[in-house]
Amino acid sequence: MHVLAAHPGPPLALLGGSLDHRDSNSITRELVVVAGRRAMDDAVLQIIEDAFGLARELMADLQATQQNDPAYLAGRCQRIAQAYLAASRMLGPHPHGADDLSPRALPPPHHPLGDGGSGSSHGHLQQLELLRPFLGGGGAPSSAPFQQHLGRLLEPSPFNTSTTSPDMFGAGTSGGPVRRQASSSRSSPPVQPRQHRMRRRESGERMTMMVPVQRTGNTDLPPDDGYTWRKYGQKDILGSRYPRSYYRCTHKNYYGCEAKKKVQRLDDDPFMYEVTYCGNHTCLTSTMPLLTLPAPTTTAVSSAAASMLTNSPTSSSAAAILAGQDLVMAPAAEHPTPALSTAIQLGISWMPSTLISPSAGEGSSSAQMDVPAASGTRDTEFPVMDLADAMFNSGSSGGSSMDGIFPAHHHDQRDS
DNA sequence: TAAATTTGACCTAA
DNA sequence: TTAGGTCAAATTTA
Repeated sequence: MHVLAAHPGPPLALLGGSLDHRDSNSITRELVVVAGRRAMDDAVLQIIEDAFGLARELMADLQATQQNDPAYLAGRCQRIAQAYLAASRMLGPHPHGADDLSPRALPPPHHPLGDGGSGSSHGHLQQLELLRPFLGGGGAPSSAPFQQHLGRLLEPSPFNTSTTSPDMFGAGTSGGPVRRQASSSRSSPPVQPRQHRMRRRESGERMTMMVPVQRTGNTDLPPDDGYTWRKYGQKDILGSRYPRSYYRCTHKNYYGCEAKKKVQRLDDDPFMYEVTYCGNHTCLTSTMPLLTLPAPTTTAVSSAAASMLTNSPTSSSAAAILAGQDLVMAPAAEHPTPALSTAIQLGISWMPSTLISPSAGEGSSSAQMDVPAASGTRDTEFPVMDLADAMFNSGSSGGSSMDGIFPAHHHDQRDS
């Protein structure tokens, strides 16, 4: 069984081979101290470039040697991921110093298969369903042009991306209005009796993810998860510096989609969001078949890894996830069956190590997820490649795309 | 005008 | 009793 876990960090081979014995954080610290703030961008660029080089190196090795030992591949991938991670940490809005560059306090490792340890493929599918937004966005999850990302990476400055809406928690919402300044002269609404009230604290499945902030210019954005969300509330949480935002699926009114999510910045790590998904999207089940996959070869796996790591580190939520986590792929020895025996397993394996399911101890553990039947018509030759590709092509979640999916109705009745 | 966000009030589980 | 979750009017934006 594949296990992703936070880990203290094994020796790394960053920035070429000369620094193998040091971890990414010490490297980062050194870079900050030596180069100074003014040279920060150069340092980060250098790290990214080196990570990119490592990825290319891996890809070349894979093609040349047909190396397919999972442990070996995991190690290589991990080094690359750590390099990106180092860059990611340096890109925080205000890295005050070494403390900020220390490893993040990650949630305790959580077995992605939840409680009971059943490890059934059903559990995998449930996890995949919850994470689908991060794997492929709301649209067709695959066939995204890898070369496009490569080209993007090679653009002059990956940090000069255009500034988009500054709405902090607008991830996945469709081009909504920009966050306002201090609220205008809104008079307090008259108090009216409510007709009917919701029952709260749903006991349904939940999935909490730690998602790193995406930086766009000077703006921090949570990653676009591919769905369209509508914010319906914000709440100050006791003991938290940052408010929690509440979103529901934009298409709740069309299809009764009950998907919701809560987004909150972490107190101790403002560069991470805790995103809690509640319920699953029923609005997309007919258009988003899950992968039905044959057992991939490790070559396919390797290609996927290479593909993932060759794509732009700054261009997607998946990259953000990658950059924000300590990725650990359990060595093959832990797996009685071939480590990467199914694409589903692979998908889980590439998910963030911080994926946690707080209700696991209660036995619910997202057991109620309704996973749509897979169509089985998707590309099956390189399914893992598709998965990786999808991760790096987390679709833009513009409302227009959703409208394309749901063109029929266009009246947003408020919830009653 | 439609659709989204903001935000104070309300409801309810703990 | 209270903190968290939701409602819905007001407001903003495209």
